[in-house]
Amino acid sequence: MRVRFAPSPTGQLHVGNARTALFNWLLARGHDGTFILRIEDTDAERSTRESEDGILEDLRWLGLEWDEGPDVGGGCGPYRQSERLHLYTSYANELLAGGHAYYCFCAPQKLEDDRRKDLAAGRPPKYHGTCRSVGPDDARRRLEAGERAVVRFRVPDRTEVSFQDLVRGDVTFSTDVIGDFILVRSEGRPAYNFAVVVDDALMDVTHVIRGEDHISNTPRQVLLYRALGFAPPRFAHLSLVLGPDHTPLSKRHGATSVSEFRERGYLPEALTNYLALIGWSPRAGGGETADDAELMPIDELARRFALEDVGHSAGVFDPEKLAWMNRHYMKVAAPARIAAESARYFQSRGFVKRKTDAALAYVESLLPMAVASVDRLEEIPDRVAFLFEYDAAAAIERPGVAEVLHETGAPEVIAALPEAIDGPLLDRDSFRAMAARVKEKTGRKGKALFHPIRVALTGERGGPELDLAVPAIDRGALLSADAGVARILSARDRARAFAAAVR
RNA sequence: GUCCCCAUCGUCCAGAGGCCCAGGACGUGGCCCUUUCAAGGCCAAAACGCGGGUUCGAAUCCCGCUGGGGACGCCA
Repeated sequence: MRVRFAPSPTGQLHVGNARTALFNWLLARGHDGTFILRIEDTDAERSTRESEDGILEDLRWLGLEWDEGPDVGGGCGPYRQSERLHLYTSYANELLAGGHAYYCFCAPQKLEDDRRKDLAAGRPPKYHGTCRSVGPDDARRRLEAGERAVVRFRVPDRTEVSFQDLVRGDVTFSTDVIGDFILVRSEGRPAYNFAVVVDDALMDVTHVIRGEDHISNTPRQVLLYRALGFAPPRFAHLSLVLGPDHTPLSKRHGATSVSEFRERGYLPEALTNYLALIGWSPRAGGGETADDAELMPIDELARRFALEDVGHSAGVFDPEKLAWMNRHYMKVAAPARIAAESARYFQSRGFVKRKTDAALAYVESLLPMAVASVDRLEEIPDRVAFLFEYDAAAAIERPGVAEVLHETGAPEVIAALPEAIDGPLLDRDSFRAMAARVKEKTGRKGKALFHPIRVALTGERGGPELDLAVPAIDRGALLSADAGVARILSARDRARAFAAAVR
């Protein structure tokens, strides 16, 4: 089995395309097949090397490694269409010689007018066949005279073209709605339908798995396979991924490109697991995970993936469910990895200056406080921001705090606070110890006073719970010149600032 | 407009004629846990688009309608 993913490098890798790539990859990996990456860059204007690099990077990040491709080579290269131009030319000549194709000299303006007329008359807009009757000799003369021409495929009249779609079953089109489409553009580059067929045939692709938007191209391609004398591959058309409003997923719906998800702190395994479940569900009894479980490692997805189990209807992309999966994978991932991945967000908040081992270890030690209550890596620094910055004035203003400050004995308690606190964090135990010491000193105690103050000291209401396992921190070492950590506030630091601000 | 594809809770899926007064997951609501927010646990509400057939029996098969999507480029 040989499958391929064939993006055109005209922008970022979209989650919809990523899902197509994933399904191809899953099928190949589950069947000991070959996954080919081919770059469809015949549109010289819109294709860029940056896009290509970006797409490759995104696929790698997702873990969808390819066996053959532009960077790794393979037995059927080159894997960039712009480097295969000679092949298309030679097959175009073959088609021309066999009468399956002909030169068309129609001006773009005429074509446009024809299309408009068809539309207005309620006919399927298709090429009128004006140049079908231009003979080869005539064509050669006009070409030599400098006329511009495209090569068109001669679509047989009134013919039914059908193919077995692996997800949809029998699909039939009549050639009545298919005009003579362009094989080679006037500047000599192949058009999509032609290039894919030549490449898929030459690369021995056995299964073409792609988006449903290509289903109406399939009859044209089937016709081409026949004319070229190639055996067509098996086709499978995947339903599309839509936004919440049932329109094709686009920027309007928020993040849609793989790189955006990476930027915002999603884990690749969350994205692939989620994407796999749009339009597919594992058959019961097929795997080691419980039948109704949805969280599955990618290798199990590959083992259980089957085209027969792919659904027929379009799916809506649900960011909430993705977030849930991401939370799950953040919790089960190795802490050191999460620390390494989230360090950049600490850097952009200014909490960490450099990703030193010490800084990474410190970030890792903070993870238990944050990781369970956050959707994305990007949100982690926020949850522990109280360790790095403290706004005493704002703390005093906080609801519940201001009132309590006027209670009798409050000033004494607050003044006693800095001395009563020890340890770097105001966790549950140190809070209790603090309360006990304050009581000793001032004779004051009680939830009513302490709790709001504790909240004011630890951060905002709704801040992270601190009584989790937080490893002891060697502040001295961390704050030394080359540790990379910008600063660390201890509970005592905050209590001092708070007391000072109250005064 | 023409052609093609599709149609189960708000969303993603299960359901391949009786197992279904429809099952799971996300989300939502409630309760529990918790001196805060989350997380976690438990419970609940929530769907077979409509109309005709076929059949003893239809979410499941057939037809029509409606609705949604896609395609009709010298884009891919």
